[in-house]
Amino acid sequence: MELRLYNTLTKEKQPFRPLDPASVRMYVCGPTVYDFAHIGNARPVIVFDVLFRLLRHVYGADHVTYVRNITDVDDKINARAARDFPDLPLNEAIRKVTEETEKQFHADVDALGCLRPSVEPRATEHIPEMRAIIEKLIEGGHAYVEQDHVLFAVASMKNYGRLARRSLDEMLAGARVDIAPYKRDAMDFVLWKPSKPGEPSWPSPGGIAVEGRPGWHLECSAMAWKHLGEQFDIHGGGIDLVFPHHENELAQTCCAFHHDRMANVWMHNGFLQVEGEKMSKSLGNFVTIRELLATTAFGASKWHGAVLRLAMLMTHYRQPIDWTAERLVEVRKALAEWINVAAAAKPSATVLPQESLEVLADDLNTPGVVTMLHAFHREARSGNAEAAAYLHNTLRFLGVWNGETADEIANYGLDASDLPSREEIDGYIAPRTAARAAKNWDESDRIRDELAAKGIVLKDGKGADGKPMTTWEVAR
RNA sequence: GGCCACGUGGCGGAGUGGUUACGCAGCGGUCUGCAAAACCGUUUACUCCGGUUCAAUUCCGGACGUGGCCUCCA
Repeated sequence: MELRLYNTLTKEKQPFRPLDPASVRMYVCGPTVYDFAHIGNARPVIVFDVLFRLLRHVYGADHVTYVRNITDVDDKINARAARDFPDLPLNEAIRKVTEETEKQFHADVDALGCLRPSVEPRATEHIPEMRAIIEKLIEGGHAYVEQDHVLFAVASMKNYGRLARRSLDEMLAGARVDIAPYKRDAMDFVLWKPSKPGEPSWPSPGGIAVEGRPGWHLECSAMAWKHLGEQFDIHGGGIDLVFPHHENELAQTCCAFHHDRMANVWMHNGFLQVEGEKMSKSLGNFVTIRELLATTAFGASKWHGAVLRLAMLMTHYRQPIDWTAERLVEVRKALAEWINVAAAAKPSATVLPQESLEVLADDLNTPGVVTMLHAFHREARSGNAEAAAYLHNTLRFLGVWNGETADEIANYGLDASDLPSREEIDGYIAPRTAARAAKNWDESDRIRDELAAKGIVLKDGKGADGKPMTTWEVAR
């Protein structure tokens, strides 16, 4: 089995060869904690969680380090804090915003079945590393101080733009931004900037007298360095981050440490649309993870985290995905059926069946694995115990099943107080079975209709003993 | 305006230079008192226009469409 991953840097799928198989290292850009995560934010979290699981499976859980940062210093955070807590001192307001947002983020991604990364470093805890990188860059002639800012000089780097595959000329031709007066070159970007009064601030590098704060891209270079070293294996994130964020991270790290590479493989997940349109607050289709889990705002239903996770994995991570209620309904139905069969199966001794592993190892072909699940399910239903075990293990491995019952998935979010209890339903079924035995169809149908009015659908079948047996499910 | 990605049947969604993936829905059937469920079977496709080729949905070029980046947005 060979793991193959698509690399944005080379634009091709290539065999994955870790720098050190005993210590496989992955960095994924995490949230800037200023607002609840939306469903688009969930995509990289889920996708790279699957990759994390796969790497642990292949190289051993103790030999994989997954770092996903929390960016807790940022202009947007400052703005949100000032807006939401105008009466508090800014730094206190910021702490409230970042703490609350981080807590909600963890609750959200836990519900989506994601493992916690090995390390979740915070930007504000890595200011010394950031300053150290800046000093190295200045020393190496890759950065300069101007008007209390430190800027990265893109002209000092030969390959600048190679990740995004655009030349400096192209970028300049397309630039529509006013060039700040402290920049030598239009494409130079901020490593450090002075803080306004009241804003978070730290002693500045580069001999700057006033206190300041880091520019955007620097925190990831600092945290990756601290926790993964100067070079590591995989760097992931959303495709929108390719430029400028990852390009600039790469530039900072490579120039500071004098390497040709920061990460060997750069992976980017595709974007998400909602009901065929781009997600935006003005269109009113902006949907957070929390809303999907806990409210009926989307698709008139609450959605179990496992359903959201599977709905995400149904599309290959590099493809665009259209997030629709129809998709969620389909996934909910399939997952509940799979769990029904998988729960009755004895798990296989192999953690991940070879068939599933091979598909997954081909650049994380999760839709291919979904096809395997359909096949396992079909074969399991016709009595194949091995297929049932494979279904069980693959669902578990993907993290789309964490021991819930099929009912918990299918009926998630329904208000139990609006539905008859199990005992109550049994109280209807028993007399109906008697009526059916007496061929009293009018009475039998009346009871069925009465339950239907209460949201319960009856299904008549035969039990293992060949006698009539009635089961039921909640109508949705 | 510059750069980039994507465009598969009603929907979702892989894949491949030549042998109708798969799932949902639909349709037909079996079963059932009826219905539902279950089971069996089954229709519909590769945006358009050129080129390469014995052969293209698959490779190349162009058009159109959608989306992304160039504006600290996954």
